[in-house]
Amino acid sequence: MPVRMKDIAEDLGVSLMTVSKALRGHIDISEETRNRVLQRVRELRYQPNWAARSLATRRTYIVGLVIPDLMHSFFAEVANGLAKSLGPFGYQIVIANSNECASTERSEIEALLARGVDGLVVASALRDWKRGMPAALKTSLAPYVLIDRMPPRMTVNYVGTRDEEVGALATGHLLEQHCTRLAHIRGPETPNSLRRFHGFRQTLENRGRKLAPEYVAVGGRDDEGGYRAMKELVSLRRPPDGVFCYNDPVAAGAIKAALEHGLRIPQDVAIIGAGNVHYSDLLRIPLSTIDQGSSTIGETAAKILLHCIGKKTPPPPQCVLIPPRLIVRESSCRNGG
Amino acid sequence: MPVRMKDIAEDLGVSLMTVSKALRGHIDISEETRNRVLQRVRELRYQPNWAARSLATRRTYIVGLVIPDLMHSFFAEVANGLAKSLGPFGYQIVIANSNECASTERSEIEALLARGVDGLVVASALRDWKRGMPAALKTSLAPYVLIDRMPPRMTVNYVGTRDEEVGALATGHLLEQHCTRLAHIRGPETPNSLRRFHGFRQTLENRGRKLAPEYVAVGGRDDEGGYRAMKELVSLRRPPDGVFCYNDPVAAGAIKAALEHGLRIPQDVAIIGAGNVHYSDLLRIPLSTIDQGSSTIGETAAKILLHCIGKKTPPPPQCVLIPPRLIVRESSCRNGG
DNA sequence: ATCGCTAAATGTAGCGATAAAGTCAAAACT
DNA sequence: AGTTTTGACTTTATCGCTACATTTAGCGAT
Repeated sequence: MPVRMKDIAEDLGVSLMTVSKALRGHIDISEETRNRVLQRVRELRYQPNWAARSLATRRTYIVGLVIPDLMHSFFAEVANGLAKSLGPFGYQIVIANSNECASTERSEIEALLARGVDGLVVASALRDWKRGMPAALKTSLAPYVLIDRMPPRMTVNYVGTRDEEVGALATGHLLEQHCTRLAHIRGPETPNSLRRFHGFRQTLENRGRKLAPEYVAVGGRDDEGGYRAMKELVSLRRPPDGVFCYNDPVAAGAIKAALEHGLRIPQDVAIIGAGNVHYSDLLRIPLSTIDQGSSTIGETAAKILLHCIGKKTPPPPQCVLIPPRLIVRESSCRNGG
Repeated sequence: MPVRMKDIAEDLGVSLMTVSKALRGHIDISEETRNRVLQRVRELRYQPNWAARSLATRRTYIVGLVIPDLMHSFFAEVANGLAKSLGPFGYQIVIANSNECASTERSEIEALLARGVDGLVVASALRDWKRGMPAALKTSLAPYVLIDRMPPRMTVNYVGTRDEEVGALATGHLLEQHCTRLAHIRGPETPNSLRRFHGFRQTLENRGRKLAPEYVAVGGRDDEGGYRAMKELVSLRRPPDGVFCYNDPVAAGAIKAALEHGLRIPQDVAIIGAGNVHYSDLLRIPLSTIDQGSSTIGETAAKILLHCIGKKTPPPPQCVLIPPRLIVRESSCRNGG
């Protein structure tokens, strides 16, 4: 039903190949013929059939994005950055949600590969990517970039955040706010989380502070975990007066717990998160945070993919770490500074 | 490089068609042969080539979702609902972001159609869908479902919320909280927004209250608009003691403004939003809201699409309105009741 | 006239599947 | 016995496009 190249060719009395080449900017078509073709293409609103083109070229101009949670605004921002950078090159993006589940992730990746995506961007829910990664990904030639979740010392394309620096930045800031009893609410058992923790510990050490073990609580990824962890912290004999939380949802939960306990923020306890989710300044207390440059992560992943796609031999893996930025809001801003 | 049907066929000494049919459950293949095929398919991890299949069948098993803003958790939830319902049928979803811009929306839709999507779900940024809708959509046979943004009295597939009821529910709730001076912060000039406003007005009228015109402020879609609108309201000689906001972001902005003005929420002014965005209870004051059933919207759109796809003659357009639900949190909960 | 060369177009084979029609033996009727 | 039916495959013809090879025409140099 829709217009085909053949129609245009017959219409113009030229061969199908002439149309094909004219459309794709080949040089061996005269200016005049090309214009006639383009003219008619516009008139008839011709659109190339992607299935056919893909079949012939083995390129789909589709990139897959696999994330653990669309609802988390961090990933939505990454998706935006990716789409914005890839769009101008004619790529479209298929988003697949793994729901933080390894086997769903695997099957989503397999489905995407079966679609013939030209590349993949994956925020993996796997503990150990090297061992758990879908075999199909090894077989396939499709390049992929891991994001956010740091694979332990591996040679793959990776874009993430300098997590030690996230911890260091947050901790340094809390110290400057004259906090004396610094606590940390840890994330899950992932490299990223450990690195943030490490940055926290290291910074304390560098400044000659020592860290009491009861000042480290386990919060996980979300606000509920943060809430529970903070409940523990505030019930200590000497509760902390500054808390660095693994991420913003955890921090939001922590704030809730602190307020319930009758503490004032930031006077009694300063709180800082990480991630700069877009609603951070709508929270009960506008949340100080460390920005991870989510959309930069998407853009960088796009850049790496574009660089890999179509190369016969894959370029050496790149590992890009985006420098984090401190964003000071009310939740950590004590006595004017 | 990847395994093809032909490989499996030669491997087994049968014809390619036998493999094709065996895989797709045709009846004229013996149980024994089918099993041999399936066995080998599994061993070789064969995956059908979608480009080829699509070319032959004119079905892509891709559905396009066009939304104005991925960052808005309402749309992320819709996307989840859609993906969850469509996944089991083998569909994948391409998400396109129109950034609330009519011409971007048009070109995204055209690109999606050129891809040969089997169907579309669109939350349109257009004022007037009937006049502004991409011509390509009329030409194409691809069924589509509009969501969220109500097209003014039209015969297309549409899934949305009973907006009058959103307004009525919120307003009724505020009245029950013994608010006496009710205000509304309006959304943009869209049918949805007008309907919510209408529900608000109607409910007041039904209860014999009259509405002072200065109690209606224009807030738009986001927290900044809500902030500005609330600034106006609180500076009135007799500021309102109950405010129904077009949506949750607007309400969040309104809360900020109210707090800055030294008002207590909900004691001095009760606030309720709409949309139940997932961070609603992390806000400064956990926000009462009207849930629009975002993921139900996605699921319903999926159902309608599935019903249309593949039909030679399009079924009559369906219009489904999801009933909203009141969710009471702290921001509107006065004197215990 | 012949040759080589370039510019501009055309032809031929697929790409990997499916739809639809064709084959052919064995089973089932009349 | 003769004809039809059925079950289980196989063959052929696309689907709409591109890669690669080939042709054709026009030109100047020999």
